[in-house]
Amino acid sequence: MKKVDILKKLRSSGLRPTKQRVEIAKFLFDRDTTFHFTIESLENHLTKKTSCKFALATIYNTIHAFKKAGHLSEVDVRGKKTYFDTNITNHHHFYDNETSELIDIDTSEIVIQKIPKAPNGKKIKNVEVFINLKN
Amino acid sequence: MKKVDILKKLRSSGLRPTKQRVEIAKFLFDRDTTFHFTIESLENHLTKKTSCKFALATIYNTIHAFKKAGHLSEVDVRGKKTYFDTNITNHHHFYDNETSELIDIDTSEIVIQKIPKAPNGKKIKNVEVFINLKN
DNA sequence: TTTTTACTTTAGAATTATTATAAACTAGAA
DNA sequence: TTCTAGTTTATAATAATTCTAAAGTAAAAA
Ligand SMILES: [Mn+2]
Ligand SMILES: [Mn+2]
Ligand SMILES: [Zn+2]
Ligand SMILES: [Zn+2]
Repeated sequence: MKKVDILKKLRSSGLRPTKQRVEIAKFLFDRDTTFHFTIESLENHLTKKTSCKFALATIYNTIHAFKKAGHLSEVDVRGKKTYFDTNITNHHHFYDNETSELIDIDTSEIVIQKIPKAPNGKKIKNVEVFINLKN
Repeated sequence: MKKVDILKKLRSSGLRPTKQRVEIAKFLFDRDTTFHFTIESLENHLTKKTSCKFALATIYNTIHAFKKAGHLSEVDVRGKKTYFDTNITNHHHFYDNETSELIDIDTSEIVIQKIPKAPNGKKIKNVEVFINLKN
C-alpha cells in the first residue's frame, strides 16, 4: 500500500492529513495482514514506533472517523475495552483467551448447514461465529 | 422452581439468604424461560416488582457471585454494558439491534458443517454463533 | 435467649474506558 | 502572507463498574 492510499483513507474519512493522522493511518493500513487492536494497544504501538506525540483524544477521534467511513470494523470481545479490526469484510474470529488475541477466519472456512429462521418480522443481517480457544 | 432451589442457588454461591439476595435469586431463577439482562435493566425490574430496596453494589456483588458459581453466564454484545444470561448451557443468540434484545438459539438449531482447525498448540473451547437481526 | 462474630448492605468515593470542551495550533485557501 | 476552518491537546465530564468503610443483620456460640 502506497502513501497515496493513506491519503485516500484520510480524505474519504473527511480528515485532513495531519502528522498524527498520517502516522495512525500508516500504522493501521500499511500492512498486509489484519490488525486487531484496542485504543490502548494502538497508543502503545504508536508511541513505540513513531517519534510523534499523540493525545488520546486524537486517537479516539481518528479511529472513530475511520470506522464511520467504513475503513475499520468493531469486534465484540468479552471485556471492557472496544476492539477494532482492519479487516472490514464479513469474517469470523478465533479468540485466544490466554493472550486476548483475535485471529481472522475467512467466511469460506466455515460452512453453516442449518440455521434457524429469523423471528417474525425480522431479517438476518449477518452471522458472526466466534471460536474461543484454550491451550 | 421452589424456594428450596433458590436457597440452594444462594448457598452454592457462598451467599447467605438475605432479603435482597432472595429477591434477586427469585427474580432471576423463578421463571421458565431464559432471562437476558444488564445490571441496569435488572435494577429497574427489581425496584418495580419488589418492595425491597437495592443498593447497586448489592446487585453487582450478587450477580458476580452467581456468575462465579456458574448460575449465570455472560454474553458479548456490542456496547458498553455487560449482558448476563440465565441460560448457562452452551447455546447461540439472535440479537435484535433495534430493541437491544437477545433471543436464545439452541445448539440443535444450528449445524456447522465445516470449521477450521485451531491454531497450533490450541484447542477449541467453544463456538458461539451470533446472528444480528434487522427489520 | 442473649451475645458475639462474621458476613452483608449501603452510600458514596474511586477507577476505567470513553467522550466532551475549549484554548492553542496548523493546513490549506485566499 | 494572511485568514479561516479544521485540528491537537490537556483536562474535565460521563458512564459502567468496583472499592471502601461504617452501620446493619444472620447465624453460631454461650
Ligand atoms: Mn465488548
Ligand atoms: Mn460487550
Ligand atoms: Zn478480524
Ligand atoms: Zn442466552
